[in-house]
Amino acid sequence: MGTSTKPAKGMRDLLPRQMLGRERVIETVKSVYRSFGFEPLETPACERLEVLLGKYGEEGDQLVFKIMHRGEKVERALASGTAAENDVADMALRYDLTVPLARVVAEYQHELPKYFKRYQIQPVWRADRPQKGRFREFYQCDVDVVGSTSLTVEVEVASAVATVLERLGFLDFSIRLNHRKLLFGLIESAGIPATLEGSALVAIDKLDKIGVDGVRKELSGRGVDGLAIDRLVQMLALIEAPQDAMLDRLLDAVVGSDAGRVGVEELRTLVRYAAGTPAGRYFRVDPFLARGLSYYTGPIFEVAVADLAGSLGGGGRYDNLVGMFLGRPIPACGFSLGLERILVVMEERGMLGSNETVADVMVAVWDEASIADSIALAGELRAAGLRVDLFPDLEKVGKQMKYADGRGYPVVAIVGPDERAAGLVTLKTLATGEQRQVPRVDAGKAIVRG
RNA sequence: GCGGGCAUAGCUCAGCUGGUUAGAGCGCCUGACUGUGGAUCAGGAGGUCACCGGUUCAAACCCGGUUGCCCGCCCCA
Repeated sequence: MGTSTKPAKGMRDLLPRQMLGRERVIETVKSVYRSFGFEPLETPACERLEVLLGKYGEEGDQLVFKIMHRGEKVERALASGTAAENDVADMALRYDLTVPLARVVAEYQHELPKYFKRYQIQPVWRADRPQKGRFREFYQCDVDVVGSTSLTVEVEVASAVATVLERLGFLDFSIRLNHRKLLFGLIESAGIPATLEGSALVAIDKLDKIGVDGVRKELSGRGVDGLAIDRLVQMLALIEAPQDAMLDRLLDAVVGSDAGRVGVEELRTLVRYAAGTPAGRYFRVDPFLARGLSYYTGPIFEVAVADLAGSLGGGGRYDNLVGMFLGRPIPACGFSLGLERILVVMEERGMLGSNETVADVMVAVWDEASIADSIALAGELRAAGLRVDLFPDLEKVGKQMKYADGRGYPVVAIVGPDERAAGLVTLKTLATGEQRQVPRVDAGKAIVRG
C-alpha cells in the first residue's frame, strides 16, 4: 500500500507498443551481424567486482553498479564501522559487454576459434544520471573480433555497424575515426607529461564544444604548463583540412613520436581499406575524438547523427584488455551500438511504423452454444497461417467489434447460430465496414495475411 | 558529482494579484441503434491539486523540506 509502482530510477518497463519496434531493430541487427560471420554470445548480468574495476578509467569505475555482499558478510563489513564501498560489495552489474567478452576469451581460450567473432545483444547498467537517450539500464549491440591485429577487422566491424544503420533507414550518420596512438603522439609532441595524458585527452575531445579558449582553460586547470598548451593548441589549429591534407599535417605534427607516426599510418591504411565498403562512405577522420574508456589502444570510432548530442555507438581496438586477465596480450577490436539511442532517434524521426497490429483476424464469441466453434475456427485459421486472436468473454458483439478496432485488427470473424446452421463464417473488414459470408472451410483463404 | 525547470482527471493542459461546490479537450462508461466498431446526439463516472510541514480568517496558488520526472554540465551507448 502506497508503494510506488514506477520502475526504478533510470530503468523502464517496455510495453508491447515499444517492444514491437524494439524487436524489429534487434532482428535487423542480428541478421546483419550474422551475415558478417559473427556468432552469438551471452554472459551473466553480474561480474566479480575485480573483473570490472580498473578497466573503464576513473569516471567509469564510479558508475559501476555494485552489489552488496549477502548474509553475514555484509553484517561483518558494516559492523567494522569503517567499511569502504568495496568492502561491502564483491559483485557488480556489467558496465559494458566488452570486458565480459575479454573475461570469456581468457577463460575459454583453448575452446574458441583462432579468430573469435561474436555478437552480443544484452543490457548493461551504469549508475549514471538519466537524461535524454541515457538510462541506467540499456541495451548494447556489440560485435567484436578477437585474435587479429589486422586493420581488416576494424573495417569489418565498422561495415557491420554501417550496414545495420543503413538497413534501419539511417542515411545521414558519420563514423568519426581517430587513433589512440595519434592522440598520444600529439600529446607527447606537445611536451605534456604522460601522467597528464588522460586530462589532455578529455580536453582535446571537447574542442568542438568549448573551442580553443575552452581547451586552454581546461588544460591549465588540470595542471598542464602554458608552453605545452601553446604547442598543443598550435598543432590542433593546423589540423583542420580536407582528409588527405589533414593526415599529412598530422604526420608532420607527430614526427618526433613513434606512436604518433604509427597512428597516422594506420588511419591512412584504414581509409584505404574501407574504400568501397559500407563503412567507407561514412568514415570521417576526426583527430579530436578521444573516447573515455581507458582500454582502447588503436583506432577508435564513434557514430554520430546531427540530432542527438550523444553517439549512437562507439568502439575501437583494445589489444591489452584480454591480457589483463591472461597475462599475455590478445588483440581485439569491436563496435557497440546503443539500442535505446537508435530507438530515440528513430522515434523522433517517425522511422518506426506506428500502428502495427499483432493479429490478422479476431474471432468473436457469440453464445455458450457456439463458443466451441469459435475456438475451433480460431485453430483452423491459425493452421491456415494467420495470426488469430480469440475474444475471451461473452460480451455484446458491439463491444467485441470495438475491442478489435481499438487493437487494430483488420478483420473480425463470427460463427453465430445462423452461420453454424449454414456452415458459414461471417467476415467483417473493419476499415471499410464491408461484411460477407464464406464457407467455413474457405475462411482462411478469404482473409489476407497482414 | 554540479547547475536549472516542472509536478492539477487515464492523457494533454487551463486555473488572474491566495477568496465559496477545481475546469476544458481527448479518452473511458451507459443509452438512442439494427446479430456489429468508427459518425451524430443524450447522459455518466473519474481529482486528499506529488508528499510532509509552515504562514493566513482562508492555500492548487505564498514559504521550507522530501520524493519523482525533465533539461543542461561532467561522462557516455
